[in-house]
Amino acid sequence: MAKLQDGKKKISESTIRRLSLYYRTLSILEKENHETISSKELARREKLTPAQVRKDLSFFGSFGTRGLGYPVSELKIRIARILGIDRQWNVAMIGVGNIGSSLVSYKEFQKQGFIIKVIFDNDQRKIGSNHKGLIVSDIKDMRRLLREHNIEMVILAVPAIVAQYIIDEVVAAGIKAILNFAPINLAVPDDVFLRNENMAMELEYLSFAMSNKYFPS
Amino acid sequence: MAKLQDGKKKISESTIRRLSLYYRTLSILEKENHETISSKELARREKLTPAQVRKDLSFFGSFGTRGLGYPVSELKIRIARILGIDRQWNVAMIGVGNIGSSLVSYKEFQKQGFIIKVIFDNDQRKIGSNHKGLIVSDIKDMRRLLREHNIEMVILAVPAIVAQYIIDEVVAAGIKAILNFAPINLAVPDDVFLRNENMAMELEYLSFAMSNKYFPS
DNA sequence: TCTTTATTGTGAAACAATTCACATACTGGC
DNA sequence: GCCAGTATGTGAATTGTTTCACAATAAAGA
Repeated sequence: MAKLQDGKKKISESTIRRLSLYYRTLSILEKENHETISSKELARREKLTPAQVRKDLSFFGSFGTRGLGYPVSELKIRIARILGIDRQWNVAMIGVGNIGSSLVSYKEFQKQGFIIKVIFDNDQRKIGSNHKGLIVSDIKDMRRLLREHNIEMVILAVPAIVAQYIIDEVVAAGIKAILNFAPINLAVPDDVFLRNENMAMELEYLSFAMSNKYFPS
Repeated sequence: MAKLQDGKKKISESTIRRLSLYYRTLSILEKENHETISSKELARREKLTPAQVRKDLSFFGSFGTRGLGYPVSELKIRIARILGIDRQWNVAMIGVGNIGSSLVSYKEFQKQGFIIKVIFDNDQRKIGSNHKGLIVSDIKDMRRLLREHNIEMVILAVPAIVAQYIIDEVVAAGIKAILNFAPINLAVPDDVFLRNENMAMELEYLSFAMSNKYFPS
């Protein structure tokens, strides 16, 4: 009995992050030919509680069978639909330095349906070069090319110093979803979704945990 | 009036993540020669509330001056001490594929005191090659080299299929802090800190937000 | 020195997330 | 068809986090 089908109820960020985890595990279970999975077993794999798993899923509907568990393949499809990854997303990469060029080759993005269609840089030595079958375009042509390739998401992997300038251009081009790797707080309008990926932060968390003058969770 | 100096009170993960953000912003403020900063202004920059900032800091002590704010440089030092980044950490990189080799060149790690001292791979073609001044070592020598270089943290950037095998070796070598980039749930003993960096997850969050059949926060 | 202004530090209140606990209901064996 | 076993779905209870609101106090100017 779905609580609400599309009442625009607020779903917490943690729930969404866990759905991503469930999705990945369901993909593995599917490959291993599991037909069903219980909340108990799924929880064990993610180091969560069974109640947490059931509650997360119950926000979106009632996918399981009492006495049996959840059907693996179907649940995977349902979660994909919830996350919006039951389709392909055209993505542009901006910046072909260390991080940018490694992400262009990162298979995981493609596997989840995030297809990098164009890559940009402002360095004349890089423009025209080939990265995994894609030619680096001049960032000056960005606005036109984003439109021509129907880009809906942008990954920003440029130096912090130019990031605000470039994100302004990206926003001006009408992009509403941006994943930023530059270690800086960027300003965007309210209707643009911006997520920051901060890899040093995870090392800092480990550092804190190891130093444990204060007790980590 | 510090609530407790070292009573091993549990600090939430969110608080630690925000401390990382404060630290980065304080570094910028310091370069811009700001002497003090108020909770209000710091909150504005991080898109948080002033009360949140004050509460986060109050868990660790009383660093500000009423009527004036927090001293930028001193607060930065205090947060560094809390996070355990008031020192250098010797880090090993395992796996020199796309992600691994780009992270070896990633300056942000070094800036925060995470110094990559050794890099490993199992691919004979890569072993012996030079990455940013470091020679790729054979993963067979890992146990000895981790000890010789006094490594305390490991970054795992290997294919998912071998990740559990390798992390078992890393744990056996006595490492207690691991940052994993493989998209898989790894098992480690309770006394080992493991963090997962999952870049596809952030794109999935954006995808969810854009699809907004259910309303994001 | 006194007054005004600014801003911290922190209990208490409000809000949010997680876990509990159990009625409900499906499966499979006999 | 019935019973035993199992596991979901979900209100209620609990626990955790954020925000409020204000006393405390430092600074700066008169």
